[in-house]
Amino acid sequence: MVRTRFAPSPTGYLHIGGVRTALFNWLFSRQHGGQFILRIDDTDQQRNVDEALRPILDGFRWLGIDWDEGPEVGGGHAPYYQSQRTARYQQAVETLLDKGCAYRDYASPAEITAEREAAEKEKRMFVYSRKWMAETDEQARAYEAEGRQAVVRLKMPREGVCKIQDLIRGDVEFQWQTEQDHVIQRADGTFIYHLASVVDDHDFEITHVIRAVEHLSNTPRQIFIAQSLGYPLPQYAHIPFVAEPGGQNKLSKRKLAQYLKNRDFQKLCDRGKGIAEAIQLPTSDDTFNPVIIDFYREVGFLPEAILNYILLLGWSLDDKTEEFGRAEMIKHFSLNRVNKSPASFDPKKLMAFQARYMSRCPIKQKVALVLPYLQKAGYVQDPPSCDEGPKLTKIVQAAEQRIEVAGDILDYVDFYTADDQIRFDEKAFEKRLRKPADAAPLLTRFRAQLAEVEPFDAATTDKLLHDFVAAEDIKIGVLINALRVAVTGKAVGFGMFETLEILGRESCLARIDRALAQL
RNA sequence: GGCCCCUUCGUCUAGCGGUCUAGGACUCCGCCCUUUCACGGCGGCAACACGGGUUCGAGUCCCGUAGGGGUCACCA
Repeated sequence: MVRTRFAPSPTGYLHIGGVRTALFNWLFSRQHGGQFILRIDDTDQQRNVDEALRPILDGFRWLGIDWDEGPEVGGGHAPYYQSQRTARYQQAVETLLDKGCAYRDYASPAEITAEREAAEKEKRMFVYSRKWMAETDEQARAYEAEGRQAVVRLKMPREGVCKIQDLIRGDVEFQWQTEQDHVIQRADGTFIYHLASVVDDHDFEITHVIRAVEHLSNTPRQIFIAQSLGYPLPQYAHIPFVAEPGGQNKLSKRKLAQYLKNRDFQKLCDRGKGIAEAIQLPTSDDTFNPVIIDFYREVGFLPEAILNYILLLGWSLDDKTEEFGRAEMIKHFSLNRVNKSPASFDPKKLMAFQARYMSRCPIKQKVALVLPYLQKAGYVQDPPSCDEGPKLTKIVQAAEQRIEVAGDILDYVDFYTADDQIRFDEKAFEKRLRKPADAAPLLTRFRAQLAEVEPFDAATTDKLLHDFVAAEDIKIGVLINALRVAVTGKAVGFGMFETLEILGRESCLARIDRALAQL
């Protein structure tokens, strides 16, 4: 039975890189009919774990990454919070101590620092002298009598090599002598991540540890812990990290200001903020930016698109295929096709996936996606009135591929603005209405025909206008451009006749009259 | 700095010794479609980090060099 895990620390947000690590773990377990476990690494947490966990769990749920064991679903290996598993860690520390694989160390932080600095000065590798190591209770008592406090350190091997067989990197070797006697239990009795992680992976029967490559150099000490405890080793797979846009540094939430210098990232960010502001969502950099998964959910991305894009960040099937739904991902995923080098996050390509998925989204679903944005922005009531459905469907249909993320609907709210509130774009008004001498008379005459035509739908007004243009022997652009500005206030928009139909005769005439009056 | 990892178009990648005058995708640039803006269609620009080997033959194997990155906590 394959069992994988993702172990987030409750930080209050779900990072893109974390999503990818989780995705690979999830895919691998699903593919092998195994299980995916969520474990909460809160050894270091102070307060509000639940609150800080919320966005993470919500993010996974939104993406459709489900877990077989963990918070909110329980499981046979509970508890899944490290803060609740300290008794197990204490046991493990005792065992390590008994076996002589760890020791109580009474050095003060200052003393350790002094040793390290001395080593640096002499340009030699730092290895702790173990001068304050207490191997007997008697020694321990003596140090305690001096008022010293103990931490527990690993008594790491100082010769030989640690060979890691990594499913992605192949064999990697570390000299044991370059390893430190890492602390596993702090002076205050709390435990360090490495100890907890190894114990939990064993207790949870994790078979494959798939994690980001920054953990590769932590692996020797974890192997030492596991072996000292007599645990069988899991298989390791160290995947590359996700790099920042246009760079090769690790993508980090903290470097947002720097990413904003990247134009594509900036554009994505602005687009999101525009939508967020329209629906009165707070947009602090801490909770709302493209490094965090919530951003995408809130501005109306499709989870399938995000998943597909993230999957391809470091993994590919072949030279052609790049569309993968959940089922295809599960079917085709493999660790041996994961790349070794970091892949940088490209907002443009993400958008391309999103646009593609959105364009294939059935109209009904698109309407449902878009509706909450109109409601939150105050254009449509909640619940919507009964004539709202057909109107919105028409709008979404007329929008065609223009709505890439659900929140984009807010760019097309002219249909909801009162006729006397339409703001005419100055430049467009000048260019299409004021400047062409024949615009006004043509529009006036065409208005008269619009007032009469039956039925008032796209096909009919289309024919009406074309006949009119033929009869007047004019270029179609003159009239249609003037009409568009008169009716929407803007130079660009949906197809003209769909626009007319959605607005309805009354609004069209009122808006044309208002435009003509302002000439 | 020590240790470890990585290196094909701007970006994501295919390539596991000859099929590579290096393929696909995104972006970008043209053209077409067209009432605008998108969409769409067609076409184009663009890469094997460098130097040595091995081999009849190297993007592909080996060794160096350079560059980039990760990690060196009583963080996770």
